[in-house]
Amino acid sequence: MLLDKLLNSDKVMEEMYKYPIKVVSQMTGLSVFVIRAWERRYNVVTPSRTETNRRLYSQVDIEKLRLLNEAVQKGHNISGVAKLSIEDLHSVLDNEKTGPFASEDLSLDNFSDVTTLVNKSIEAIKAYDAKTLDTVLLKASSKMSQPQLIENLIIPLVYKVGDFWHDGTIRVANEHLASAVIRSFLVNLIEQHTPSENAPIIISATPRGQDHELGALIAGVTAAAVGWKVIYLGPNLPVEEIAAVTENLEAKVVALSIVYPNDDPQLRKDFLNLNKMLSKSISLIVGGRAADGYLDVLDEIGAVLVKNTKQLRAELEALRGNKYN
Amino acid sequence: MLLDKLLNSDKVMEEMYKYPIKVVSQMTGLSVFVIRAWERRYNVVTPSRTETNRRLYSQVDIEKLRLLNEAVQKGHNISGVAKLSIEDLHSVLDNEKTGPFASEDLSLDNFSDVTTLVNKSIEAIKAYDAKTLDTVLLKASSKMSQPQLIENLIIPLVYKVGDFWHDGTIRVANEHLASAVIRSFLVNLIEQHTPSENAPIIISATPRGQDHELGALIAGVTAAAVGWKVIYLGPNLPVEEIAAVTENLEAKVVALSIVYPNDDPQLRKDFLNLNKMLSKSISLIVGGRAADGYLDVLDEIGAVLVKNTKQLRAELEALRGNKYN
DNA sequence: AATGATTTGTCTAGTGTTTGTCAAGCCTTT
DNA sequence: AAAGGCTTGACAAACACTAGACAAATCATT
Repeated sequence: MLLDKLLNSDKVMEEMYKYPIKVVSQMTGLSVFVIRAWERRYNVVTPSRTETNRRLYSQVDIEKLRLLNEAVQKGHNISGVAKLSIEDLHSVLDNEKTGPFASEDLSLDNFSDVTTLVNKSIEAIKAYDAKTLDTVLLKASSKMSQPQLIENLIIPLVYKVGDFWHDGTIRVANEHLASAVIRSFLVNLIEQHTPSENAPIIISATPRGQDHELGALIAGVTAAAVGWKVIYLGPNLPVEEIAAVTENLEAKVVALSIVYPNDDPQLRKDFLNLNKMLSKSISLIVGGRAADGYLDVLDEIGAVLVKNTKQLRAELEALRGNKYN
Repeated sequence: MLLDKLLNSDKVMEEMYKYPIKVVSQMTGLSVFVIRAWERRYNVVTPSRTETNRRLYSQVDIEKLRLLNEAVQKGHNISGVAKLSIEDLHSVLDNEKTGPFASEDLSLDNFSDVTTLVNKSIEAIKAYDAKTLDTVLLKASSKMSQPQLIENLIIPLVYKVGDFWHDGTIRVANEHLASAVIRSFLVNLIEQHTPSENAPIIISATPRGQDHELGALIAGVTAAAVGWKVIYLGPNLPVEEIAAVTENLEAKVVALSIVYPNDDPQLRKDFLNLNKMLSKSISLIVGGRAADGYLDVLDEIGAVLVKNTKQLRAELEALRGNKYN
């Protein structure tokens, strides 16, 4: 079952959705003119094309454009940074934040594949070695694109920790430590993004009774990566609160993660309540292991159930498109 | 060691990215006019050029400019320090740090900032602006010492958020968001420390029923700052788990934070249980708002109650001293 | 203490480069 | 038919470059 998930998420990457230029413009905050100019003058990306010659950008292209934009905002000239790889861009931008030479130690290490990274992480967790775990995650984040990081490392890791926890291979304490580190890492990931001025807002949280926040965090990271402005509210939040914030900030989407009890009657009520409190124009997206259990209610209130981050990305994409076309 | 890195990174990367003058200006705090003037008059650096004659600065150049600026800020005149090498500059500046100017420098920053920083943080929290909150904390952490950061910013901030939460000035959602960011920030702080090989180990957590983990995190940061190796296990952990980890890693100290109910009979039992499970040589330190409520039990099991981080630091110093002298 | 010389950050003028923006003309999608 | 994507070519604003100027501050000498 675990293996299944790993393989699955691999396939997902191959057939990844590609984005038209307008969407990329909104996601990166760059105008379509600039995107085309950068391609023409510096070949910063080489998007594939449709049969009718329209540009189609991959997640990686978008990631690069985003980073380039960030670099340019910071004062670099595009002609200078254009030829840098994604990793180089990361280290250049990191340098700015933490001073020079901070990322030096990281570059030396091996070009390990994903399974090795997961195993290294598990080892660190077993040894209560938070620092190493954090380092592994950080290294990984500079070596792969964000969707890859989430799909191939974070999610498998979380599942593996969950499985080991259930079958007693690791202790509750290990799981807690891992959660603390991963949580902190994901919060950082979300905050590293600088959404463009007119980016739509998404609220991410788990409702009352739901203590597992990793799902909500992953949703947050995913949304941030495709250009949304993410307000992450953490776990165990009364729906009244969620509704209030949503209205207050005029958010377009509320994303909730449901992990454990798949038959909580209180949660059923909460969903209905939330629906009443939210304006019609606001979309509710629900994900997580136990979300299936509430399918009837979710249907009733017109919420969308997503099974993985790819679906979430697609859903966000659709919502954004509708608003602007 | 820094020199090592400088030379290394220069040699290894023949074709490293170089920074344009605008970015260098931002990174060093020098105006572009000054940067050019210093080059023209004293040849402080000799940046390479593009084909069109624009300056390109290496990391080394930037480091030198930064140090020169620091020296000038401290009262040296540029004509005097211009010809110094990076190593010379370091030793000059190191002398100053322990000298008369050090304290003045610190107090200057602190003065103006602390209350402003707390207020800025509160504003960000009210606006659900996690990113700004994080930025404020990060900037603060680079401008003051860690004890100061904890005592003067983090703790007041946490209390203020708590107060505002109680009196309804902010929403539960604000509090959650603030917790998520502060938590993540503190976890990072802990992990930034590299304890020495033979550093004594401290376990930090909150026992079952205690959901507020900030106290435990603050304890962790404090311990890490005074050289302990911190294993942070997060909130709501059964005492059996805590005991198991402690024995497993041969930790010297267990630190627990108790925040809310000050009369939980289950927690009383847990304390007694924990005491039974731990070897005599292991010290138990308890802190937090509600710790007072369990004074009798804590006395009975020989636990130490600390009221603030200063006491915690003192306690840790004492314990460490005993073990090594 | 006054005077003159030096130091140093800031700025202007004139020139060349970089870069975001756009128009024209054509094609595709809806 | 309207909207939007494609390419090519053009343009103006922003920016970096040099050389030289200027004024405030600092230092040295009478």
